[in-house]
Amino acid sequence: MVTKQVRDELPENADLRRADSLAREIFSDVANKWALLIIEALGEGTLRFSELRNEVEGVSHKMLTQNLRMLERNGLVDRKVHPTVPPKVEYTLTEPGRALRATVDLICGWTNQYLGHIETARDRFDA
Amino acid sequence: MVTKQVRDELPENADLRRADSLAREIFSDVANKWALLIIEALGEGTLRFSELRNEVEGVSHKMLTQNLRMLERNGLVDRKVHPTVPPKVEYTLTEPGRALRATVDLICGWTNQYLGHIETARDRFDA
DNA sequence: CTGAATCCGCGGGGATACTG
DNA sequence: CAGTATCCCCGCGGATTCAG
Repeated sequence: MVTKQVRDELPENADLRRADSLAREIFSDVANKWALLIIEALGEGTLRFSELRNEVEGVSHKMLTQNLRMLERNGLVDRKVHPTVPPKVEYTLTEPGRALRATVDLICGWTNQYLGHIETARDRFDA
Repeated sequence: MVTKQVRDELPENADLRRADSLAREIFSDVANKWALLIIEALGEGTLRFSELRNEVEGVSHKMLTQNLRMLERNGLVDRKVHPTVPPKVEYTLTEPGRALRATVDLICGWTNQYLGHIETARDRFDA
């Protein structure tokens, strides 16, 4: 991911720009609340759709499927359908997914670490 | 941050629930595209409003101010106003902000590392 | 230059119903 | 149970304007 766009206009860097725009796309996919919460919820284990729905507080049916599709498309989660009745679908993080989860864990850790800090900052600001 | 809500109804855990809901709030604030891109753009340095606007590709005037206010409120960025004319405002990451940035760096690293992986996963899925 | 405020369109996202 | 489709509304977010 490149944040500065100094060398944007050079045609010989077309492939670089392509990779960069792809990176931005992936970043936009991944840097959203529900995606990260789902990844965090999956953890090391395997969860069914309905279990995820319970685990990820406040997520709607629609948002859950939507984000699961997206994560599956990007190869971050593995979707395993058991051809039973009633159907049973299990979701598991792939290797890239687990790698990302490690960083999500860090964000969660960060959140807890600075909870108090942030709360007082808010109080100060709101005054 | 607690992902499971097993012990939600016990009244003696009111403070835990409060901290948890606060954590979720912070997580929702922080886990969004623009906030993370702004944090990443600020890096170790100091940038003016207009510089940030250039640095963070595609961000609108409104989104930038909005997210900067939010980050300032949570104590992640420091806002320094120079009483000159025309006005000059500089934004810098605070210590908590820099700590978070470290994890954002990891996400960026992750993105680049799995770029190819993800691209092929997409191709496979779209077929 | 920075930023608040207003207007407004479009799409995110909830609720619901229906298939397999 | 899991997933898709439809409806529909609210609010995100862009464009623009005005102020300091």
